Amino acid sequence: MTAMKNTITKAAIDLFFKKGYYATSISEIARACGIQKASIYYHFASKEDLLFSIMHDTMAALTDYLRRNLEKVNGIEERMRRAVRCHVRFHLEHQKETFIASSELRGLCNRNYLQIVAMRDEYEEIFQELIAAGTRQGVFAPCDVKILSYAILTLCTAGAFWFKPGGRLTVDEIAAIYENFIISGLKQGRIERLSA
Amino acid sequence: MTAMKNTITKAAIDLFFKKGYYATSISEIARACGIQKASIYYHFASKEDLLFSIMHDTMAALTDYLRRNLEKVNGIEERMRRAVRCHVRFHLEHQKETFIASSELRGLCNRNYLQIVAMRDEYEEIFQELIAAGTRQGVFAPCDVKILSYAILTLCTAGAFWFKPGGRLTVDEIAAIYENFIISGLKQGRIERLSA
DNA sequence: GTCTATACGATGATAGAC
DNA sequence: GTCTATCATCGTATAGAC
Repeated sequence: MTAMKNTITKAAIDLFFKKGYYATSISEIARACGIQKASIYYHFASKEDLLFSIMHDTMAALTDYLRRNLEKVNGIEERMRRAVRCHVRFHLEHQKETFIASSELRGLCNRNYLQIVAMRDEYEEIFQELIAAGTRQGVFAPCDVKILSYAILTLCTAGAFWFKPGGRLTVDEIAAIYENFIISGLKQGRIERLSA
Repeated sequence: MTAMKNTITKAAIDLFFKKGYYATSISEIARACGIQKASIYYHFASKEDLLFSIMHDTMAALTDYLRRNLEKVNGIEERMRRAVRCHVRFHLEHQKETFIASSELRGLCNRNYLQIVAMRDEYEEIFQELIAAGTRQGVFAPCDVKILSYAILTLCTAGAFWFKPGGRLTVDEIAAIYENFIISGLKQGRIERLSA
């Protein structure tokens, strides 16, 4: 990625996050980069191409982050705890990108939409497999895997909507709260331990 | 509300839900009503006025629904269970309106934005008081009231994003799943009973 | 790679007849 | 209350010079 392409992407992330995709114009992005709006089209084929690029890279980085973190963790409860922590951390540490990725899907044409949704489904399946395995092993209570995976993911994703960096709680404190809340919900009484 | 004003509102709800506020044009709404776009402006001062009207009425109905349902319920756990059930039911049964109310806040000017946010805060406070009371009574585990109230509300609100009427699960089944999940998360081990 | 200039369409909103 | 006609503006995107 060239320096200017990177500058444009960063400016677009800031503006899409602050004003929304539709409300942000190409000329605003250009102004934020100190170039003319026509110059954007040298780097991106269209405004939607720019949005798609942001979403695609974010989803790829998110899935990669989770996969790498789960590699060496054993035991279903520890794996789920780690997964929740990763999900929350990534969403709060990349608040703008993840906010865009989860709220601007309607800005995509069908072809691009399907590709991002496929990446999201692939990510969600990691959580669904964790829930299913935990249920089989009796660590988690029997449940509707799909509904609970949506619940867990949207719960943590929502953090990216209200989180204010430098606020009352740190990312790790919020992650810990969610982690305990979710594990308790999944166990529904099968309590063995709570993390420190 | 006149018949035509009602027709316009319903058409706008359908379109804002399906395509989003920015992507929906006044002429589309007019076409769906079988009138000319200029006629819309006899009933609403502007496109934003139409959006604000939808959001305002939805928030008022939501809060009223919760308040009426809590009136005769005693005991903190039962009150929280009822509150969660109401929240989920209202969001799934008024899926389009609640989706709009929680995703199109950016379409409002500052004045209108503040008014809707104030209504939302008032609604959230009902949940925050329930959590705080439950914690004081030792029914729920000590926790961060604000974070958990956001968690509970966004968790259930998210249902309005993926729910498909006539799908695999009924509204009441989904509400029951959320209810047990949330109560377990709030208790974190203080298990007394699970609802049937 | 970035610029100036412009094509072209769509939008929200208003004026005034009926 | 609804219509036709129109305004003013702004949007994305392209052409072609440098």
